[in-house]
Amino acid sequence: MTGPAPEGCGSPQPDRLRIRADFVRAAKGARVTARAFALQARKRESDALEGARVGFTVTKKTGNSVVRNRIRRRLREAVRLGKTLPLRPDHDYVLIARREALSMEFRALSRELERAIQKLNDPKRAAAGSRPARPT
RNA sequence: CCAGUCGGCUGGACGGCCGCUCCCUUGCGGGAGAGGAAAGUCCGGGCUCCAUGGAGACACGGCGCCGGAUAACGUCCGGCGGGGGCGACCCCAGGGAAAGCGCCACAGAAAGCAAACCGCCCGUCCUUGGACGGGUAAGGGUGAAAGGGUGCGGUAAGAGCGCACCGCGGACGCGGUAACGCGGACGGCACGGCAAGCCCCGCCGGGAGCAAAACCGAAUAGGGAUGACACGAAGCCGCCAGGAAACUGGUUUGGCUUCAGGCCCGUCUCCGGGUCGUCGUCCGGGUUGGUUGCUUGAGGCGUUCGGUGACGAACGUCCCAGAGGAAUGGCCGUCACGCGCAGGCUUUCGGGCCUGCGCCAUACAGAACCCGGCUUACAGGCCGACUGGCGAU
Repeated sequence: MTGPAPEGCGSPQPDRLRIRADFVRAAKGARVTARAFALQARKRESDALEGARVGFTVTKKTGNSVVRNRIRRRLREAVRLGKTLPLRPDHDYVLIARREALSMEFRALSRELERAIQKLNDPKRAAAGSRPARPT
């Protein structure tokens, strides 16, 4: 049971997703692709937590460990700095990196992330059975 | 100055805003935070668990000139031998071929035990061609390799048959801890090569790894105790079912093996240990997850001493990442360096300098229990020692 949503919509920093089972579950949710990444999102059932959670996946295909680390850090920073991102507090998000996330300009990366989340929030796309409307 | 050999170091700096992990603190706040290879996971150890009861033999694997260093090594240091380079220096699968087996392709008459294809010489026959018998191994030819080489003597032709020098073997002597080096009586020459084919000799070695291992602990299966029942049982394969997996259950649906014992602990011997039916009840179990292991160590730095050196000793001083879908960063500014383009100046034609603009995780690359090595990757920069040229004094 979630408490009252924090006032002012200044969303708190999302938690990291760390457990394999969470990643597997999120993979069954809705999916949107961009040039630098693919984004998956799924509403959590039986929710004892509050606040959105975000995980990152960088596969070995994208490069060696130096490249993978850098990509993950850039994506993480884009999430952290994007305070106005319309993340839903009862959802889990997973960002799957692509190679372009390494060389793309950071501002463009942030824009892509915002657009991808908006797309997921669009009620027409919300096929996963989550009620889209959120007050404020 | 040019060319080269060897060794070592470095591999962005400063600042601003916003963050991450760990530690200290009641709190404000403060401190620390990737590499020389963190890489490949190729060797050697520490540590953990299992096995280890013992002993020996066998098997298997690794190493292989000598001496030293080291916790240890396949690493390092100093020598020796062989090969390459004008030289500094570099390279080496470098024990044993009279313990034994095996192999030596092609070519060649012949490839390891002595033989003879073309030849050469002598004798006999005969139509000067040639045939047969014998001697011989200098010459030709083949080959990676053909029973020493060159010269003289010698001879029917020849041959270590004889001699000289060289090569080879070599009792013994001297030097060296040793590998080995120097000398060498004597031997008329025999003992070809391959051990990276098997092998022999010497030395070393139990297995698996932090996803080790310990603790806390949802569900499923297993486990222990006890009671009842049963006496052919056990193991392997296959099939079916459950589980995310590890694994578990069923099998009169089938096949195979073993025997009153079977199977496992590398094999064998003596010997030891573990394990092996169904159902009920009770105890209890430990996978996902969490905590520990987790960073003070063959530790770093400095000085002195010993040693040719690898390295060792003493003293002083410091605490230096601990993540776990994995922190150590993101963005921006200035500068240095580099690269590209354009323009200008200069040149001993290799290049050098200046200005402007652009690019720039600056190269290779990211700790994952910890050490010692090896190997591989690496833009650019710096330092030292030495060698060979050319020039100047």
